[in-house]
Amino acid sequence: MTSRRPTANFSASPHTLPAVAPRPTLRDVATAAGVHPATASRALNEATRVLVRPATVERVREVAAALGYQVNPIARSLKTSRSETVGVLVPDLTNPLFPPIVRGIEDALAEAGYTALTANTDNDPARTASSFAVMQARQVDGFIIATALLDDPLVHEAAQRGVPMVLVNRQTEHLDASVVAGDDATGIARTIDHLVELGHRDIAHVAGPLTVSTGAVRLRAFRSAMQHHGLPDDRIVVADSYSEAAGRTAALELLAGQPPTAVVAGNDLLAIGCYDALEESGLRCPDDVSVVGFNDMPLVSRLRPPLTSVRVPQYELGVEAARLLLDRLSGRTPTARVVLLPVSLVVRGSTAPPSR
Amino acid sequence: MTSRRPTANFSASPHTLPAVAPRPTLRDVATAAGVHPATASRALNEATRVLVRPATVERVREVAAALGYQVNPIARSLKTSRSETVGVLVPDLTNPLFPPIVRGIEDALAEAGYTALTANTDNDPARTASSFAVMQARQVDGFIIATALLDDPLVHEAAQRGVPMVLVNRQTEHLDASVVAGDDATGIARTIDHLVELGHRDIAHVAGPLTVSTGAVRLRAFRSAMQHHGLPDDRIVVADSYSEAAGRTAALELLAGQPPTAVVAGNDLLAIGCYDALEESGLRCPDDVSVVGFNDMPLVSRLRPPLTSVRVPQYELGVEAARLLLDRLSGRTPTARVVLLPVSLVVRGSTAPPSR
DNA sequence: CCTGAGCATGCAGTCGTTTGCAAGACACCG
DNA sequence: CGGTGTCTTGCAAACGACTGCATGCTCAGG
Repeated sequence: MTSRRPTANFSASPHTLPAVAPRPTLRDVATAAGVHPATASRALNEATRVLVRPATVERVREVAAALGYQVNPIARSLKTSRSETVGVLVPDLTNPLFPPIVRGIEDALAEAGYTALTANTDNDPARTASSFAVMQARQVDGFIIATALLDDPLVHEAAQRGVPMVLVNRQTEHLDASVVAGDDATGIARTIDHLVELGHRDIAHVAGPLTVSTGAVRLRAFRSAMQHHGLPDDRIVVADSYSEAAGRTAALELLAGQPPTAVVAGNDLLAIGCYDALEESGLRCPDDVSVVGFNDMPLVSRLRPPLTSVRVPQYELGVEAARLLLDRLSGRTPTARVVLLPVSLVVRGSTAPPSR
Repeated sequence: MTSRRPTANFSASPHTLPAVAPRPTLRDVATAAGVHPATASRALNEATRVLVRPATVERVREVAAALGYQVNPIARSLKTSRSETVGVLVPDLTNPLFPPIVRGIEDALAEAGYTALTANTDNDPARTASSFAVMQARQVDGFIIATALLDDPLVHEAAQRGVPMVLVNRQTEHLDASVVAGDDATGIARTIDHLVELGHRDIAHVAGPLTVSTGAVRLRAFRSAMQHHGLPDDRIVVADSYSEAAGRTAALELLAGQPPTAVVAGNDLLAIGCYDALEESGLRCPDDVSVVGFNDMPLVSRLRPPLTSVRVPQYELGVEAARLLLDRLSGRTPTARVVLLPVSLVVRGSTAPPSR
């Protein structure tokens, strides 16, 4: 019986170190254990283990351990056309909102033996589509999407094709897919409560882009909370992206007329833009105008003044999204669910009673 | 000729939509183009294209495009035992230092058709080892490691086994592997120059942990820069992690005696810890004590006071690391290189002339 | 006209697993 | 004692692409 392994690699690079032992294959394990590869496969596989005699299972497992056998996920994927891998689409990892979410996703996936493939889309539909395609080619078992637009053809099409999928943070309308997000409406309501309690009546909203759900949902929540308090709900400017620059521009527009006594920003970056605009307009926060952010990003507690913001449990958002997807992949709970995680208002130095 | 495809999936879920067209395989393309799969493979593959008649190449490519054929990377990997995937090990994605690096890596990899697999190790050797193993099992072609310890057995062993690998941000001693990092020594030297120019002579250093190269390198650079200016180089406290809490603790120790007029922190988080310690000690920055950070993380420009810090081109660090690895994988430049990217001191409000 | 070179393509095995099918072993029952 | 199960295991065919080798063709040179 001759070795079935070519030794050509020796001649290929004669000066390499002690000939890396090629990782053992299932066949090696089977041979060493004196069984057929098929039996070894069944013995090593949780689901099929019952098919083989316990004593044999034991023997195979021991041999596998001794040889340091690890299944080759590539070969398995080829056969099963599953990859234990999921695609994660985020707008931009560099935006402080997303790292905790991604981290949560990766931790939860790893626990189940899954791996995440991450791509940044920069909110560009073309990049999104191409990343999506690449990931599908790589046989990902499903997607976690943090880039969804309110009306997102890609997401709709994928959902219709039955691609397993969970949306996180942002939703898409009229979609039969699971979503995990913060309870934005309640967050905004608490914010308004807080401001009204301080005595504010003239409250404005710098909304995020209305093409994504967070922008639209928070805007709607702002309106209804204001109405609930019997206050005017029409002091609104929509920023065209979630960035400091867009926040500054929007806030300047707001401050052109009679400044409000408080501004509720669509997220923390917009809030920081408001800080800039206030400073440029010679107004002080919170003395002249209170500002509230959303997301409670790292370091916002250390701004001047420390930013009052709505804390969203980002890490948990990621964990929950991953769990939902895993459930879906394992066949349990095939039905779509919407999970809203509780948020909380963190009051800091950027909100104070109005001076007027 | 009958279809070789089972139609069992219909019965499996009779209510699903229009039967997802299974993605075409190389065999489909070959049949449609009237050639053998082998020929189709050669026609579609850059390297082997020369082996087939131009007219045939053209025909195959057209058919492939028409059918929307995409190679199945899994099958290819199985055969070639390459995966066009690289493993990326970072301590914690949640630390603002890393997202830009990871982003740079992913962008540069994507350009070459490669994909990144990211794992967070929390600086835990056990987690690091296990992530490393999982990634190897997934046949990654190489690693980009941002978690290296100064003396890192795992890294050493991998290097010895010939695993393609690039270290980023942190180095390991006595290692024959490529490294991409910021030019920390120069960054520290510029910092000291700046402080000395302002009139400081009593300058302390809150060093990062000496188990990682950034801690050790910056400490050494601090010493030599101080000596260069003929100043005492022994006001040093070592923090035991790169965190705000560790920075605070270290700084409090420093302030227990006669406070220095300036503190050079090992990174921005440590600098923020210094802010805390100063405040607790009733000292003001920069009036009583100047503080300098390192890395120039997002938002440090908006702290109170805005932090003077050394800007490190993190995104470029990632890009360069990815390029180096790709070069290595493609067989070019198999020799290890150390690339130090230039850094720059960004002077803000946390540094001022000493009051004493 | 024959031969050999050179090009273009086909053939078939292989990468490492999984899995439907079948066969052998054994026990049990009528 | 033969038939019918139940267990356990082996056989072999996939999954989709790559690749060494063989084959057939064309064409030039002698």
